[in-house]
Amino acid sequence: MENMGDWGKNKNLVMNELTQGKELAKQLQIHLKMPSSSHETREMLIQMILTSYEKALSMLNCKSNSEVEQHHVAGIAIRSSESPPSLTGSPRSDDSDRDFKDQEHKDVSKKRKTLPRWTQRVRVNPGTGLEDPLDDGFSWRKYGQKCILGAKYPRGYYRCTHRNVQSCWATKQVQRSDEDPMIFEVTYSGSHTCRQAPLKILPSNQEPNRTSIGPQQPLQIMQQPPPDQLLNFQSSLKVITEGLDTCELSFPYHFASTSNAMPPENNVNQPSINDTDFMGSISPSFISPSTSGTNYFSMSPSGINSFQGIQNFNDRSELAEITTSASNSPTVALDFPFANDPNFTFDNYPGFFS
DNA sequence: TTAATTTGACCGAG
DNA sequence: CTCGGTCAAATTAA
Repeated sequence: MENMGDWGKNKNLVMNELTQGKELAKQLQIHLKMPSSSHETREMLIQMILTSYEKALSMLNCKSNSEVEQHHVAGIAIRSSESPPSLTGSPRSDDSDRDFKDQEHKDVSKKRKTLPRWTQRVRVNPGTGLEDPLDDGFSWRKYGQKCILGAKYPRGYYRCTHRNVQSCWATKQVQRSDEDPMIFEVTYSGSHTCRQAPLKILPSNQEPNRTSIGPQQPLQIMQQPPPDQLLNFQSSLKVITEGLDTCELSFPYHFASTSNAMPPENNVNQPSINDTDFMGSISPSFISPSTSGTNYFSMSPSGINSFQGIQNFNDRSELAEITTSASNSPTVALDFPFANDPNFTFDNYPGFFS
């Protein structure tokens, strides 16, 4: 707080950089739609965007770590104090538990607002007998299903299997599309803070038994992807952001920062939502071992090759396609908490930048 | 047996 | 009030 003056100035600079980055991203978007646009131009725009965000991030990095982390710790502390009763999933019924529960409710709903959300459309090819294409590499546990007004199909609610054990608050909703039942809209929210079993490179004869994730190891992108790989990946993710209507600030920026912005002591056990986790939570959609498919991201080959498992993903395109195409149709609605917040500061969203 | 799913009840937001 | 999201007991699967 005493540093507010410093930080205030810094914030302006950061905002400037981010704004600039945003503009550049817009331009890039335009260029991407223009067949006449040259590769060099695009590359240059990307570079400029990167530079912008790296600057911004280094500014943030100077200042914000401690504060942000405190937010995390506070959030987690509350949670961990209430999770023990439910460790085994056993029902809670006392009045005292009730209090806890209420508290939890408030906390969770508060939390929920700060969780990043994004939607993907996943297409399932008919003929695979695949009803539910949604093995995205993480283990999810269904906790509800609801009929949604105006929707033909019910919406399924899933949370991370490791929620109780590892306080992993990632959730997703799966909604089958009315128009095209082969399309599922998957809305992810929150990041996986759980320690998923490390990505196992499956043997070549590995068969798409994707109906059940089961005890299988979900794949988790490596904890600390090298920076340049992140950058590549970043550019590949760019397309997602085009689905934004109100919000332009999104993943890629985030990714670019991660590797150098992350303090090494930030391990997964300490349930802070951090870049890496965020990575982990979206990446499976790209590299899912089971619902892999044609995708419409502009994956740069180098980026692809940087990630174990993505090659695998590349090879098998028969199951599903991730139709996160964007441009005009906002198939991917990135719904970030700060999307509509003109007063957005990173401090307000500790889970996002760490 | 444990773990996951189903499904009606419950709750908060609007 | 309605609606969407979550809880949790009952049920099913492994």
